[in-house]
Amino acid sequence: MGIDEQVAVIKRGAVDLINEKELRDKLARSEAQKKPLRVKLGMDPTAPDLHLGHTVVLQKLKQFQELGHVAVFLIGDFTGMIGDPTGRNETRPALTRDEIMANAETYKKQVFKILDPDRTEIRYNSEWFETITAADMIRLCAQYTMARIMEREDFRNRFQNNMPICIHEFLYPLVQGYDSVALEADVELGGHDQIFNLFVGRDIQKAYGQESQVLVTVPLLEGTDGINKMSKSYGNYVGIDEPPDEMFGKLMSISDDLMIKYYELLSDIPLEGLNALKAGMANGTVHPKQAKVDFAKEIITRFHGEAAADAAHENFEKTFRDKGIPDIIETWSIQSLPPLISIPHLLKEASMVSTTSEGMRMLEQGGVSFADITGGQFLKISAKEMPKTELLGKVIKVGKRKFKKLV
RNA sequence: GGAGAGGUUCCCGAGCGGCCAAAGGGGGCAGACUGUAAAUCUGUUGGCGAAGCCUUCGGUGGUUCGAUCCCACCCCUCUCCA
Repeated sequence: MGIDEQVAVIKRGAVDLINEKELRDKLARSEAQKKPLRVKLGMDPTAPDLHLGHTVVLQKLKQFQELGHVAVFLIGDFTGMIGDPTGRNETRPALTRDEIMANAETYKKQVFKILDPDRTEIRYNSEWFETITAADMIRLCAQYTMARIMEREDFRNRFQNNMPICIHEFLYPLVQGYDSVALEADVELGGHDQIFNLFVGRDIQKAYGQESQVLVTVPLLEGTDGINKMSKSYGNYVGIDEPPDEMFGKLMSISDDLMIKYYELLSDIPLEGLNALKAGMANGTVHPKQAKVDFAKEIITRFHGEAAADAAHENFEKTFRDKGIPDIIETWSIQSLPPLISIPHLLKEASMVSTTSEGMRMLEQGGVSFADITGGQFLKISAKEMPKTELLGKVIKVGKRKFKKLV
């Protein structure tokens, strides 16, 4: 593929490209020497599950692979012990070695749902940091100044707000930068919030006598709450390993505005299709719910296949639109319980709520109901206790989405 | 090392001897409305076989009939000085 075309692919959907001329030079040289570019993407194995937010940048990496370059997927098992303070107003808790290794394994499995394994080099930054000496570390620190580190927004904010910052947190960008040296990265990818760390990488490479990497960042995907960036710690994520029904439910509960953003960042539909969709919603010919259904199915198809996507859709409509009973429900035996069953206790036993107090609240607020397995409407339960005979064989529901069949 | 400010429930933040399981906001959960939309409104938000009882306000001791609140020591954070 020609250089202009490659650059066009790389720029699509990207926020930053630092900078285009260097990228063109690297691409030209790569082609002349028949040597693919090394494209680095680093992730800290902090949360073991990848979610749609991660897939934005992974798709970008995949595009590089498709252009014939080498994806270098770096698992930050060493940096995980520091914890990236990006965008945080507090120090991250350090992970233990065991947690990191377990998470790293899960990462590997999941990234290959997107990346081509044959063109991916998986590396760990403990490879070089485990053997580094204190003197080496000091040399690394000598390459950067406090003033420049403090340019970073989150450090500056914390400093100005009299919040604690630990010294090791300053090390994070330097260490990440040194990864680029060790990997001889030509390009580094990241979310837009990583831009500071990525820039440090350029400087560190120069300091160690290498050519600076080109930076490409992608937009941050907002979580399902539409406020914070998608992240496991905010609980606003859609994991790529989640069951189809879960994915469907989560994607359907996002706002229409957010759906448009998701389309832009995650969907594979061509640009014209997206524009037609927006126009359709504006003039009323496309119902937003239908657009959302299509989107949810596209994403679920990507990770679970088309049949699973169709099934999830059908189940969703049955459960929520028709207020019916989902296809698959777990059963819970109440055989050993006394004839008169305390509802809050039952809910706790069946782990539909976490405490009996919560069960009590659910009951008081009208969040508990039951129905015949054969169908029919759900009836609210208001009594604290119910006879076993009345509950046997029924489906009990807590809130909107928790169901159990009592046998 | 010296001087000062502070550590409260998931988060922020009030309380400063009994009326405190602790105001207010955020977030969460539930209900209404809907497209399980979003927004909005209402309720709720330590635990308990729930009357009442038990455990919480950085830690440990102490004063008191009684302590989140007073005292002592300790730990941690921030500010200024050196």
